[in-house]
Amino acid sequence: MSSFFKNMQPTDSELEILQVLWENGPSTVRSVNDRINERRSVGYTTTLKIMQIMTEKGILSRRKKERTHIYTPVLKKSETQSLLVDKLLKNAFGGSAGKLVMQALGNNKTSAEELRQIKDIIKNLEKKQE
Amino acid sequence: MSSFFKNMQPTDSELEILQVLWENGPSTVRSVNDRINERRSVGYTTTLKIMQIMTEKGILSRRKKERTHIYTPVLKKSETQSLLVDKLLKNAFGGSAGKLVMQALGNNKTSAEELRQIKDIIKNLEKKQE
DNA sequence: TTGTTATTACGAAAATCTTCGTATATATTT
DNA sequence: AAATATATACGAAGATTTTCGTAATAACAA
Repeated sequence: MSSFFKNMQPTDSELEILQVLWENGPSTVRSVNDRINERRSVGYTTTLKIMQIMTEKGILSRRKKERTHIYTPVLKKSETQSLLVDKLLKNAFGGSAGKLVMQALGNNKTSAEELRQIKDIIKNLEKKQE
Repeated sequence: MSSFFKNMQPTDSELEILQVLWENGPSTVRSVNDRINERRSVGYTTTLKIMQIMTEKGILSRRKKERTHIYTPVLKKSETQSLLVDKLLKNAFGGSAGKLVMQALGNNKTSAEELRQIKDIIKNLEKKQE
C-alpha cells in the first residue's frame, strides 16, 4: 500500500460515509445522504461538503456521470480497516494485537462460523512460528 | 459501567496521555510531559491544558498533593479499551468482532503465548454457544 | 422560453483540538 | 526579605471538523 495513506485518519463523519460506500458501492451524494438519513438527520450540503473534502484529501475519487458525480473510496475496505486497527493497536493497546483480540472477543458475540475461521488463522500463525 | 462514559471518545492526544498514566500509574503533569517528550517535543503547558480539559470532561480526576496535582484516569484501562474496540467495531467493521479479530491477527505478529490465550477464549465461547 | 428542480460550488459560523505565552501563586534558596 | 524555581490558571491563535445557507449551473418540463 502506498505510504501516502499511512497517515489517513478518517474522522467519524468520514467513516460513516465510507461505510455507506462499502455497502452500496460507488454512489452519488444524494444516495449516501439518503442512507445516512435513515439513521440521523443531516442536510444534503453537509454530506456533500464532507465528500468534497474527502476527495481533496484523496480518500475518495469521483467521476462525472451525466449531471452528478459518482464517488468511490480510493482504498479498499480491508486496507482502511487495516490502517484503523493498526492505529488502535498503537494508540491504546501498546501494539499488542493479542490484547486487542481478547478484548474484542470477550466483549462481543461472535458467530460459530467466525470462531472457526479465527481458529484456522491461529493454526496458520502457529505453524509459521515453529 | 456508567452510561455516562458511553460517548467518551478520547482524542489522539488524550489517548497518548492515558497511555502514560496506564503505564506509570497516577502522575503529575510534569511526569507525563517528560514521558511524552522522550518521543516528541511538546510544551509543558500544552500537556497541562489537555489534562485540565480531560479533567473537565471527566476522563481524569485529580487530587492535590502538596503543591502539585496528581492525575488518575477515571476509567480502568480495560474499560477504555473496551469502549474503543466497540467504537471501531461499530464504525468500521459493521459490528462483526470476528472480522476485526481476523484483521488484527492477520496484520500483526502475535506471540505464541497470546495465541494460546486466544484459543482458550475461543474454547470458552464455543462452550457457551452449545 | 421561462420557470422548476437537482446538483455542485462557495463561504462562513460554531465547535473542538492543539499549541503555547503570560500571569499568578506558592515554595525554596540565598 | 528578595530572588529563583515550579506549578496552575487563563486566554488566545491557528487548524480542523461539522453544519448549513446561498448562489451558480445544468437539465427538464410546461
